[in-house]
Amino acid sequence: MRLSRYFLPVLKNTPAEAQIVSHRLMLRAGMLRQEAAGIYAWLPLGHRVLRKVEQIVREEMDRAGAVELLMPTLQLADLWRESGRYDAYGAEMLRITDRHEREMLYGPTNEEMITEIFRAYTKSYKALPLNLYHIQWKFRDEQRPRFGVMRGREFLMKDAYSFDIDEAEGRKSYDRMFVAYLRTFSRMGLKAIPMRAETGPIGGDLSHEFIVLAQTGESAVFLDKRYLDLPIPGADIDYQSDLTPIVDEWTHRYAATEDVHDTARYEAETPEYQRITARGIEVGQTFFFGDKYSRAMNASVQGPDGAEHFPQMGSYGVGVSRLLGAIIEASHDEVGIIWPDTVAPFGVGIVNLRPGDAACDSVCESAYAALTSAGREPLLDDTDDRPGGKFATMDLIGLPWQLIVGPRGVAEGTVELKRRATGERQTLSLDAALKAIGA
RNA sequence: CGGAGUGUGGCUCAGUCUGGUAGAGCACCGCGUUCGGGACGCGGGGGUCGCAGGUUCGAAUCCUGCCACUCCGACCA
Repeated sequence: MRLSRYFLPVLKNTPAEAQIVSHRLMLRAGMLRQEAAGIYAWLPLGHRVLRKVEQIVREEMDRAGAVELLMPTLQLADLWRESGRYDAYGAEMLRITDRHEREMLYGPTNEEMITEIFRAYTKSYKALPLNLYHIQWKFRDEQRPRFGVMRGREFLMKDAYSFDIDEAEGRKSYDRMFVAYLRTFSRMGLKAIPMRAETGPIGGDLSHEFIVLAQTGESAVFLDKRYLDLPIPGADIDYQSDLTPIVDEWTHRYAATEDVHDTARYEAETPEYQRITARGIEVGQTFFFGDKYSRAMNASVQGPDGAEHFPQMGSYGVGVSRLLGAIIEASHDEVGIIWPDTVAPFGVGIVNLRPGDAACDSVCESAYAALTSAGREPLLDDTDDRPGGKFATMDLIGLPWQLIVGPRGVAEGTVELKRRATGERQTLSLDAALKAIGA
């Protein structure tokens, strides 16, 4: 992409409404535009990152055996009356009436609809286990939206729903999602720790919130420091194998949010020098809730014994749009964002310090072509801004690499390569620089 | 939902107390000089001062009502 043809409205001033660093940086970097309280337009740069985060979530869900579909944002109220949640949900649900006076709602979640789809087609235990997911916009009419995309009213969420014949099988489905979440967040450069959460109606310990430690997090958390250094399962993990050792490793020590915090237990289980009290951002959560919805909505399958069984269900959410805020909270400095390579909107920024200078233009075009064909997604700054402004923009939007092309270096056959994360710069030949970036 | 604020050009803000021709910086357009970490000169475009009523010879400014947004708290399957 050429910056002169792109749409990147960066701001020098920080908009007054932004209180936390991720919100400020997203506005300043031209990623986001607020249209109403808690409702945002995703500008091109923000949209690119959103898509990359979404794709990582999708790949890890697919790897774990979940199957993607797409449900609508609007749902019929009658569906929610089947589970009893239409009246129970309260003011957070955005209710709409269509031209025929039918009551509808903008979905805050999809347990009812997925159960309706499941029961329409699935009659046999042989179809289980089944895990269906989608990545779709949700709306929850928060009383007080804040912190940009961290707590918006409209937000992009991945929600998966598992169906199993019995509780033991349901536990295996839960564990697959648990491991998939470890991998998902790790790939985005985040340390997300699963923490004990309020359990569903079935009790037990089958609910976890995955929390990224950050000073601006909304909840206080208490955990054993040793969680921070645990290994993440590799891409070759066998989801058909017994995953309980991994889940046990990630759950046997203390980690809890303040809602369920038990000081006595914390101090008994965790040596003082291993305790961390911090704040955290919830980026995902897993629930196992048994037959709550399958029974209420009469979604049964016939088992090997010939009897009708209500499938054991779980639901698994990831706040896709919130993740952008969490990533920035975890990875920025005083001048801008520092994107992890895996989610960066562009792989490298090429800075032409003297557009119109034949030699500079030529080197930039060569680099642009080579990086494009290598799939490194370059963003070429071919504008006539001042050099200082170009550097500031590149640092603000946080691309992993900057390739700086100026008349001084070009005369000597060199360019400058800068790594955003470390600030390290080296002067190299163009070929050596391209090789270092991976082109 | 309780409490507290703020609405003036794309952004940050002054002007409101004490009514009298709407301002600054940044951004934007033109010309020129510049050019390796947010340049400079000259010229220029852009605002029903959140909305509606009221008071007044005259309202961004005073009064009433409404709306939007922000912050603190409560809430957050």
